[in-house]
Amino acid sequence: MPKEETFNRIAVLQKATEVFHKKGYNGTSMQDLVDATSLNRSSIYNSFGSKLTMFLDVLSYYQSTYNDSFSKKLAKAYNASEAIQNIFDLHMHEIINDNDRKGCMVVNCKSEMANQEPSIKSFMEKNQDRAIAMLEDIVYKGQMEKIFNQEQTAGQYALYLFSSVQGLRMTGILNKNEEDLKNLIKTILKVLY
Amino acid sequence: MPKEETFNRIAVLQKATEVFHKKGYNGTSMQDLVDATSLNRSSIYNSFGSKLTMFLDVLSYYQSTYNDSFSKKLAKAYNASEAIQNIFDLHMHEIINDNDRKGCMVVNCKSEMANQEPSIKSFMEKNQDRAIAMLEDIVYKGQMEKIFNQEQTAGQYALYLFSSVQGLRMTGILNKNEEDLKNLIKTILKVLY
DNA sequence: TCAATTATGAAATGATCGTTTCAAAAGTAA
DNA sequence: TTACTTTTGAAACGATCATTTCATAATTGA
Repeated sequence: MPKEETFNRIAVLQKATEVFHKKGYNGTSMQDLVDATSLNRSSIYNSFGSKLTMFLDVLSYYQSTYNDSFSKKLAKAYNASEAIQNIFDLHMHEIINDNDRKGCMVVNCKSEMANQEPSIKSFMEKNQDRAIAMLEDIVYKGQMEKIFNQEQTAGQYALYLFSSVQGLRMTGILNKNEEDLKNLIKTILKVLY
Repeated sequence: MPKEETFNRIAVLQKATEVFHKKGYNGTSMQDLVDATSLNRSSIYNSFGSKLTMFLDVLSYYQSTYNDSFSKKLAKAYNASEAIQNIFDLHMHEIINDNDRKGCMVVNCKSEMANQEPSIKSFMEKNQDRAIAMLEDIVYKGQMEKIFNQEQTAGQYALYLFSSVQGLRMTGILNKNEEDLKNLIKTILKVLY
């Protein structure tokens, strides 16, 4: 039987995520990753394949931590209205605590690579499908409960909310005023009622 | 008196814009720019300073072409409602015709560099100020004409619209369905009425 | 203890990075 | 034409890029 990895894979992914998030894919060098993870070059290649495949691992890891946060937030919601509000509160929290103005890594990556790298494009399409399905589900429930209006279909509102979150994250890169952002979210959500 | 530049500066900026827009700043090499512009390396450095300063020139050029389009669109508008609609139509047109899925270069650049490069951060702050001032002006007029409601201030709606445009451009990278996008814009603008 | 297998460390790979150098070419004003 | 100034072309700069190589260390099951 072989020798096993001595490093903590999750800890390494966290460190790598920090670097990729801060500098972007093209702005991050293998040396940056070696420095951040304290792993040897050959260990990185041996365990993660290449810079791109490691980045895809990082993206999935980043996404999964988001999904966990979402699940917790949604579990706490009593109705569709709270569920949507909780999602935006979570993004708001991310923006306020993002002192480096890095923005959302998924949004950044879509902007940087979706038109260049097929594997990233595919990731982003799946990400959009999942996000919109989740939003559509919540909106639909809200419409059934008569909390949200039915001027548009749940699917149409889901795309609107998906688009709004991306806008919010882009806006949050340079605008950290909590009151402005709260009001922005309030305006975004008003159309649902 | 010195010898003058033999190349067409605007044509060179256009070519450079294409490359930077497609590949992003970090994804673009000096060799890419040499190939695209058919200029010699030394001519580029002599006339544009460095990769970064050339990129800033490109950004300004890209922005100015947008401003020209905006001016034309706004001049044709009979009222605030049409003015806002025209702005979104212009972005819609950009999205539909963006076959390479490059997105908006200003949005991409903000995502890639605003947290890394002070000169870019400054550019983006000014860009936001100008965009919001323009939007606020239109919304305010619309409110005075009783076309838009006054549930929020013109400034608040301006930030909302600014954020929505960024979201629209991010969404438009992967979603080119014209009907979906038209509906998205309709939903975005509904809150104003 | 002994093979078998894999992770690891250090160095090197060729390619490409942004930038510089400098002589030659070219345009201008006198 | 002459003197001056700047652009241009080609080559080279050192640094860094992502990746590979390979000997060594480490860990396993037997």
